[in-house]
Amino acid sequence: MSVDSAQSTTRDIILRETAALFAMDGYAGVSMRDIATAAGITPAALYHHFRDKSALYRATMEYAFGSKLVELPSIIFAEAPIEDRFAAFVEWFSELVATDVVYARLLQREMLDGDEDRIRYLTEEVFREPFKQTMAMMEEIAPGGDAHQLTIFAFGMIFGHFAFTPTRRLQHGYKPKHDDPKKVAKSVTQLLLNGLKTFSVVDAEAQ
Amino acid sequence: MSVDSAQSTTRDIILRETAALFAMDGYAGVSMRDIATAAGITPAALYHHFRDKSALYRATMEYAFGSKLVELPSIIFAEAPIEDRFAAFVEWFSELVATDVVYARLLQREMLDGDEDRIRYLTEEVFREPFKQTMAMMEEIAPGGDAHQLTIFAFGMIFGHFAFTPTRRLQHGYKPKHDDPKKVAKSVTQLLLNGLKTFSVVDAEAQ
DNA sequence: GTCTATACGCGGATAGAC
DNA sequence: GTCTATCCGCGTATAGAC
Repeated sequence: MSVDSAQSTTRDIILRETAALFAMDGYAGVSMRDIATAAGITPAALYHHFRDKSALYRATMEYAFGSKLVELPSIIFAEAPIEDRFAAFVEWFSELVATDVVYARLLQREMLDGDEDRIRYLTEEVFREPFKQTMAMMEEIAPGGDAHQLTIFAFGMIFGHFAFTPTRRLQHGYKPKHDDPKKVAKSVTQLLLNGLKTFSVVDAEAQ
Repeated sequence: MSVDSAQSTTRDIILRETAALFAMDGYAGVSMRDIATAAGITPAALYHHFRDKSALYRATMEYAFGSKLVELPSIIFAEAPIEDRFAAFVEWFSELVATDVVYARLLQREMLDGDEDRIRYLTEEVFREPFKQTMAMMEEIAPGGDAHQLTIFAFGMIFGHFAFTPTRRLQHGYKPKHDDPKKVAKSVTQLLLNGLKTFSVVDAEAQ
């Protein structure tokens, strides 16, 4: 079960290359021939390791998303003031999305193209616990607020910022520091923390 | 130059169908045969209207993105308190992203797959003015703050919320109201407005 | 402006040798 | 476990008739 990304069995090489290819060009944009070439084997050999293209895709998702989020609980449940833990959470996710381009792109693609099965896998096997943990932190910051929605807002704002990167960079007022995850995280933290403080029970009743 | 979407020349039918298809399955996931079938003609006839597939794609982008954002200035520069104008802005964009699935998905896809030319087109021809207008509003709310970044945060948060829709719906704490753009807009407005109030010049110096 | 017919390479996938 | 050889349908695109 342990996925050691430093391994180099043929299967691991295939999955590593495939993750990068699917992230760049999407499922329909990558052929089995492309994958075989990248992995240094022939297309026929691919079928020894995976039943067909869709099975390979599925395996690639599990490879790419598996155990990326293990550090989160230690950040969220650290012994520190809630403000510091929130700041660390925002920085951690900003860093992840900005640095691991393959991860970020595959996530975006799954939100667009994932069928029911794959979305359920992502939701239940990958995001279930991290989401719960983040919700708990949100409940601490804004007691009685809509923790689910606030969690989505936090992840969504960071994700959205980096999703807009291509057009952002050509837009008026752009500065290189907008690409620095640490600096972006600082702004996001300030904005959300200030906003969240006045957010608790009030809206639960208003809506 | 006027794009009346109620028109029904063959060209318009093609573009309308193509926008929906590309939004659902992406460039590589849609064939000229698919498009021809959807438009009720043969593949050969497509080539009478468009040089090749990539020209058709480009035309589809211009068709789908053109003049969708014309209402924005009247919202942003209305005669009303800044808080109300901001609320109206958030509601407008939430409504757009939640309602016009084709628009939202094509935007996401362009951020992933757009080449330099298409990103430049989107940035300069479609988003340039709306972005400027929104920046002006942000400057009013948080004078001396980083208006570019705050603009991205606002758009990004709303965009991110709806981009996460597939997984959001299966996550603990989900309620149907999270899909209602008006209600989501209310929460976003409250969160951002409270956060932005304490945001102005301070961070311009801190960073 | 749309059709039928067709070219031809690329797509996923398999058989069977080594 | 990987190869060569091959199948065949689908991909984009064009020629030329109506």
